Amino acid sequence: MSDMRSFSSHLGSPSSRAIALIDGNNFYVSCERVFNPKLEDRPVVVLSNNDGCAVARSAEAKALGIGMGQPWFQIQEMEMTHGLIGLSSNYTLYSDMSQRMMTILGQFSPRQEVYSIDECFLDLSGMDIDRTATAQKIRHQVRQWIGIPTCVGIGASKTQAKLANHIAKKRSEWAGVCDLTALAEHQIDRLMGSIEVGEVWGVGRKLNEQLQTLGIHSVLDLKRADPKVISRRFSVVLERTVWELRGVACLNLEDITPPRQQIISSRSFGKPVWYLPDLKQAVTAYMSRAAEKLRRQGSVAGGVQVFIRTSPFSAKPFYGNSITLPLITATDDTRVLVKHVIQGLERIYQPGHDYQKAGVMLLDIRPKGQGQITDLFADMEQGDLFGRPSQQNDMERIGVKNNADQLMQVMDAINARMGKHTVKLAGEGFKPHWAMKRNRHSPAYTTDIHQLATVSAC
DNA sequence: TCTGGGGTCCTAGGACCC
DNA sequence: TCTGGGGTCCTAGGACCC
Repeated sequence: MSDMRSFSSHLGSPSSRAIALIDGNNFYVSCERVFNPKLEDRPVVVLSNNDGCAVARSAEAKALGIGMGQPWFQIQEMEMTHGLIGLSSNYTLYSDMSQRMMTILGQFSPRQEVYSIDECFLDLSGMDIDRTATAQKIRHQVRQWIGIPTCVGIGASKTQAKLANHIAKKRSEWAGVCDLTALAEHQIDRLMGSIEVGEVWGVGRKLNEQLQTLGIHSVLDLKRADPKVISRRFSVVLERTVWELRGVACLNLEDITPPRQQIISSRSFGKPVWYLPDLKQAVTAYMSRAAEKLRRQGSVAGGVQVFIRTSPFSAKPFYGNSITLPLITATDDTRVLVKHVIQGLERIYQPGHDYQKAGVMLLDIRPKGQGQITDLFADMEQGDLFGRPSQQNDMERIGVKNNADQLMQVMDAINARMGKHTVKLAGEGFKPHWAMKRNRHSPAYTTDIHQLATVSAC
């Protein structure tokens, strides 16, 4: 397993590969700035749900010492003292901007892996181009067409590309592009020697600590470590990282997104919830969202999980619990999924706690209509809204095969066309008092005709 | 008062089997 | 006193990522 050929033999010679990683700088902040130029040159943070903590920071905000994930209440005073601006996150806007950015980037290579909302890999192998110049062209085009600043890192492997991107971002002398494939080995080594090992993709806090005790401090130290030793002491994952740093590509570019293996929907509440019916509403709403995602990828779930917990920061005793429920028949029917998580909720709910968060999870996900087992009681299971067995459904009496599928399709279609939550289960409730806090929200500039960006005269 | 959400992969350990 | 060995499957939990 630790023989490098087992990782790379099918990938061609290392030197021929060139992978680019492009990512948007301070992506969420940059998206906001596109539509609100007044945010330019000012310290700006975008906050997590419930306006909890900073998940994106402008360069100016970073310069103020604001950390990633820092709670808003700790930095809010900088609004007055330093002109800090805190914005609620606007994911509808960011994902729309993301799609536009990915479309532009995808035109630079036939092989693209969209890795996250703000970054993607492009395979530039074998292309007869000046890679550094191409990277600058990419940056220019994204900036000009949608207004987002980016950086580009290029390397012989994904891990190298990530590292190169880090260099491009942190060191201004590279002008936003760092192409390791244009450098000689000793130049690469010198760069790697100047970067802490904790910056490597795949080395988190824990691994960093353990590597330090082994005397591995810089990226170069890790690159030069014995892969066999690394594999034995840590894992094959970190061993792959060593090979990747050496320019031996072990990780493939995954240009087709595999369907999700699990789907989570969870939220912290705007204020504590202790009343079971409120929790039921929340769980119903979360499951509706999860089930929509499930259907969108054409899958069914064979199990569900529900969890609730109190705040870990509260002085009161902590209570958290979860329960996993297998389904007799895998399904994508929101009503069936909701029924199960509600039953689970009733089993783990304990009165007397201030709940701060709840969530649901879809498990054992598989393609719909493939090897699906139906059981003796499936008809009962898939019954209509009132729990009547489906033999009695009106739709079936007039010859429509599957009532549930039709209903879900219609719901999804209406919500896609008329806007989210146009049709929903009554169990989700209306205007729940525990809903998220989003007091600093920007408009849906690009996705709602009523909130189009307008040019103001001032 | 106020601390995010959604994923993946790997490993260890238990259950079970022969 | 002395109590096999190895394989598979599953799950929980840890570590990582953005």
